Amino acid sequence: MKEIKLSFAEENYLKAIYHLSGDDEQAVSTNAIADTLNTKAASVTDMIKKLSNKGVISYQKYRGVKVSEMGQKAALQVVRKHRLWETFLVEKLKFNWDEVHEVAEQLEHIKSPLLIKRLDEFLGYPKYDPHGDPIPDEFGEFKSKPRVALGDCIIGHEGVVVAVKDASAPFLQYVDKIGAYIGAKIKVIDKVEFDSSLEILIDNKKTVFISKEVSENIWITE
Amino acid sequence: MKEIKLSFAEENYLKAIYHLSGDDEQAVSTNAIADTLNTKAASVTDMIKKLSNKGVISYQKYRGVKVSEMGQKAALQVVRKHRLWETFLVEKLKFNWDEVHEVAEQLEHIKSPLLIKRLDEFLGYPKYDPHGDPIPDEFGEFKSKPRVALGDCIIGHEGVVVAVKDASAPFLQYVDKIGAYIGAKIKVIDKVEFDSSLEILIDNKKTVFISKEVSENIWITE
DNA sequence: AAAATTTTTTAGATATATCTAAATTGCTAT
DNA sequence: ATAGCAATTTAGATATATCTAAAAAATTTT
Ligand SMILES: [Mn+2]
Ligand SMILES: [Mn+2]
Ligand SMILES: [Mn+2]
Ligand SMILES: [Mn+2]
Repeated sequence: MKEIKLSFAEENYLKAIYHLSGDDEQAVSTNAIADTLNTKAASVTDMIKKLSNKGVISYQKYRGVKVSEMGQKAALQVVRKHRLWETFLVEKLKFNWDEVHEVAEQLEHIKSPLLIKRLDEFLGYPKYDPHGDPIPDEFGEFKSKPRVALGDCIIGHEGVVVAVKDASAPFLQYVDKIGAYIGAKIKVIDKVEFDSSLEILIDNKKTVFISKEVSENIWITE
Repeated sequence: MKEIKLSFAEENYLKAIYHLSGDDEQAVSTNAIADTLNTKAASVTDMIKKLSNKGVISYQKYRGVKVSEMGQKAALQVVRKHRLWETFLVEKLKFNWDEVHEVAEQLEHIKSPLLIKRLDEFLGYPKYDPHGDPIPDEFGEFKSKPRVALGDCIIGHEGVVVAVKDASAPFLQYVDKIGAYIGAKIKVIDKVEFDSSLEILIDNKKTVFISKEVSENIWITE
């Protein structure tokens, strides 16, 4: 068993590829990676070759890449670190959930197994990060809560917000404003045929209209 | 006022130069820097030119370098981060004081003013790190406790350990073993003419003999 | 099935951070 | 004062990570 050592840039690419490949482990295209990481396709091709040589992805020219067994292990460790750090920032340092992503993007690359072990312990072995995303354990195991995007709910469906898909500051600030925090109770009141926007009731108090796009980025219990 | 952006490597060099220049702000030689950072003199010359162009050091060929006003500010911010993180690791994550240096060496480069502000707050604005070194505040201000190296004490001198000079794991483990932790009470019993080793009494309990080298790396109150 | 378009790769640069070996400068001891 | 040695710099490589522009392959449209 050879250990894989990855640079910051390599970890970022691998994580992006892992996220893009999704549950069905689709092959990921060069352009998709470039878009995610705000780099150019040519840079992606270069990096893809390096990652392929290290065995963390499989690559066929012009056919996109897939994450290998080993690559998934490595990607999940980066994801684990990212989410543990986000949890630390919110729980211990009182960051708002829209302020943590950029910093975690840096912290996730710190190399120290002991640090992560102790951080996990310090946080009480959290299972979900501030955005509702599951935190993989040291073996890469995790489970998501059963959930459905608001946009896919039928009228009358009622549930509790369990996660947000987009973790960008502008989106989270909007979610804050309407009060649809993780844990908020939501009922789908009406769906507008014209633009698929939704009318929802939040915490039995407030009725708001949300766009289709917003509705696709908030997950609630089934 | 132009803000200075430094890479990891640049921060490491600047910090090393700052430490090497000492209180008297001596010019620092190329070889001294290379030794400290385990690099080669040629690499140091290259980096020196970059740091000089950025205005954080002043450089005269063949004459060594001095840290500028701006450079000192920048160096102290890196030192501040290093020592705050070390404090965090010991106080919150239960690291031993001999386990923190390497990790802090990485964490000190994370760029986020908010993170450091909140970390400082979370730790209760500590004034000293686990090795007894003073933690600069956000303006770079700090004060060391009045102190004297054990090796410079006269026979009969009594004081409390306030800091250790060497922060390497082997040295700290030795200090642990003899029980000369920060805060331990120490009395100089005798000094051996032959090799300048010392006989000391620790916490009124235990008498141990320490080498000259060790005695130069432990500071106690005057 | 060809043509047009899009996607991907290659070729050739640039920037950072290192290194070894050779040249140069500075210091010291005769 | 100068010869010799030590310290430093320069020259020329290597490795990583990025880019633009051009070429090649795949896909889509006609
Ligand atoms: Mn990252
Ligand atoms: Mn998250
Ligand atoms: Mn460092
Ligand atoms: Mn320290």
